[in-house]
Amino acid sequence: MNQAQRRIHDAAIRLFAEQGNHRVSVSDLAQAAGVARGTIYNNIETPEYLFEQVAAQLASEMHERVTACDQDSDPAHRLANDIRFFVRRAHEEPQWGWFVYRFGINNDSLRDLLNGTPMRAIVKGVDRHRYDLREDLLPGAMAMIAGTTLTAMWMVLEGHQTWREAGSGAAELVLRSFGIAAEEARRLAESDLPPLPPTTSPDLHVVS
Amino acid sequence: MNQAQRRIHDAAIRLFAEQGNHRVSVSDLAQAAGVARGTIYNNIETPEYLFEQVAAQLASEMHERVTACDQDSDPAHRLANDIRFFVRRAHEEPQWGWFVYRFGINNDSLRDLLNGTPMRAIVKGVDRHRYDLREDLLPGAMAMIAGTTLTAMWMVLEGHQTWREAGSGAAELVLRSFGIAAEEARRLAESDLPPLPPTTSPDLHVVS
DNA sequence: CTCGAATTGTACACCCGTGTTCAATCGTGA
DNA sequence: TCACGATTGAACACGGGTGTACAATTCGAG
Repeated sequence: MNQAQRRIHDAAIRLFAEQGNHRVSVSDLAQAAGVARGTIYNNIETPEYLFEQVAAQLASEMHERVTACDQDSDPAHRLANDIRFFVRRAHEEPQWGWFVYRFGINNDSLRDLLNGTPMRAIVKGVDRHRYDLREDLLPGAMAMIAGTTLTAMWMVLEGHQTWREAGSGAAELVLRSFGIAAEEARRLAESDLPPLPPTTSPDLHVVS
Repeated sequence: MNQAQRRIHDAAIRLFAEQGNHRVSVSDLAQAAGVARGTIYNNIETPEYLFEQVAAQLASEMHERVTACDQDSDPAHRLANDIRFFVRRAHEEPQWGWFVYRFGINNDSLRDLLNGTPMRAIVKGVDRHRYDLREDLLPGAMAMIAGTTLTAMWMVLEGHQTWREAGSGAAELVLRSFGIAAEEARRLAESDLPPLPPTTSPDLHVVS
């Protein structure tokens, strides 16, 4: 991925996030990327698939970084951190946050990211009897995490809460719903949050 | 609202829900409504505001019916029912469900619906010390309910769970996160769900 | 410095949706 | 049955986006 492609890519994320629409005119995209219109056609296969590609790449990058950071052996703690990674990043990179927030509901790649990332922490926690959670609640629990994470990101993006409040609050509520005692849930959700490791693949870098 | 307007309105909901896009061409809309293109311009102010109007009307109708059904004096029970009303209706009227699911995140009217409807049940429950919920968790709790409801609707719309499973599961998890004991949460979330009363305003009727 | 590749900006034909017009037709109440 | 209002469907000009082409220019590796 050369520099022009990266600029186009970044501009696409920005436009998608700002106007909340899958469709972006090639002219707008070129202008936002600071590039001539013809360059767009030289550097992307087709504008039609641009959104999917951007979403998939963004999901892949986040997934890699989050899973790279799972040295914590307590699944509950890892689950809390997973949620908070998303919320903190929405604060640090708002256009990233808006993109995930706006399209996380409808896009497959992003939904897989939101569902799949915490999934390990759930099943491992269930295996170890870390949670008080019946088998039949598992699918709903997964969905709840995705929904709670997205809305917590929204609170931050809109400025209604700080990322610490929203992230810790969301994590704490999720843990409590899984049967973790209130005090422990709070402690886990408010612990220091490690930085997300940088991505190893340079193609997946996202400029803020 | 005459018959043509209602047909256009219903067709708009269907198209919006199916293709997940705010923009619908007048030709498509006319065809979906089984009406000539010119008739569209005679019956709506402008296609530009159609989406907002449809969303606002739909939100208003649902809000009215849900709040009309709050004779239950236990806020926790009412909260569980509120969530389940949405999930059940997503099952009964899938195009209604897809519309709310797809746009509930981004549209103000729908977000107000998802946030505002259960809000009373929360604040009243907090006032009565029904929940074990710190003050600072309230904003996140509201957001969590909206997100959990939407994702539970998705589970139903996609056929991954029945509306009973998804609705009761979501309600149970929410109540547990609010400090309701697991057994009681389950009982409240699995109780018989009363039917939604029909809307009083004929303009707000939605054809399935 | 030089050469080749990429980028630039403009031009062009094409398609699609828009918003409007209008005569013909329909249908419903009187 | 009649009359009037609404609906129909075709036509039209217009704007904007698309995809392609191409000469001029810029850029970067050697």
